[in-house]
Amino acid sequence: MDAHIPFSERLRMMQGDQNPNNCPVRQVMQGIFGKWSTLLLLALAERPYRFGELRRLVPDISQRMLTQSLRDLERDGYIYRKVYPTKPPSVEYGLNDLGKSMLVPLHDLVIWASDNFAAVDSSRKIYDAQAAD
Amino acid sequence: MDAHIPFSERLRMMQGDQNPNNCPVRQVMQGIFGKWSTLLLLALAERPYRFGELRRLVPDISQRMLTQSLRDLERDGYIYRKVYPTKPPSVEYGLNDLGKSMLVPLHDLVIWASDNFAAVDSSRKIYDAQAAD
DNA sequence: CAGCATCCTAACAGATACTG
DNA sequence: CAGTATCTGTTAGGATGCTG
Repeated sequence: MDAHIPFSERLRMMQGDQNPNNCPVRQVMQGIFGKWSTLLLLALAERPYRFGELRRLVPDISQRMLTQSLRDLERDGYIYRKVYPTKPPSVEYGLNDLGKSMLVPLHDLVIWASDNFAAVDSSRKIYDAQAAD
Repeated sequence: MDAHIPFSERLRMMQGDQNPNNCPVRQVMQGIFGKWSTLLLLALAERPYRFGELRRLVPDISQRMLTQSLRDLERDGYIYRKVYPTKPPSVEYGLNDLGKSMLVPLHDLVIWASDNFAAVDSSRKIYDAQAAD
């Protein structure tokens, strides 16, 4: 809750104790930063969706990756999975409280990205042009 | 600047126009979410560091990945690279204004992660235990 | 000191076909 | 409808040796 821990302290926390790979903060960040995770969380922020609806919302995701990404998000506790035993079956995905709370800072980062992508893009172009010399 | 664009609108912005892979917001997010990027940005948030210092700060990064990650962050405009023509040479890395501004929302997300990793970890354990049935 | 080049492995991710 | 299974290609990442 204390936002005023200095960066160096946060960094030390991210190193883990003995094995840095065991650092829990890094592991959480990895889960959020997957290729599709952010996109799916944003979609579910609006309302729960069914599997097929999510496929249509994110047309360039493969069925395999959609299943796997949803499983991972469910495993981390960000979303729930609710099966309706109809025929044919329908499955609904939606945000848990943990997911809703995480989405607050994540959304701020997305806002930053959409406000600043032009600066990043122009920086890349300049860098690449100089590298071509 | 407007933080009140609905999620669905943000989502549509993240789809890109024709080719979703070209979506600039996604590309910015990918750059921030690399395995080492966040760690390095947090380190540089405190003060500029030299190459060897960064290696010691993040002991589990390989030389190859440190070089590559720093290049990527430089290319995106988050950090600068300043070479001092001494013998032997020394190279200093530090945050640009763009990096400093990006670090504000990124830091909030790191704070969330360090406040909530216990909940994520316990969710994973429960999920894995049920999957073992 | 701060790297680059090379080789190699493992994780990530797409395409396709099939199922309760 | 909502998946699973399998195969394959691509990229991320580590280990090692060498250099201005």
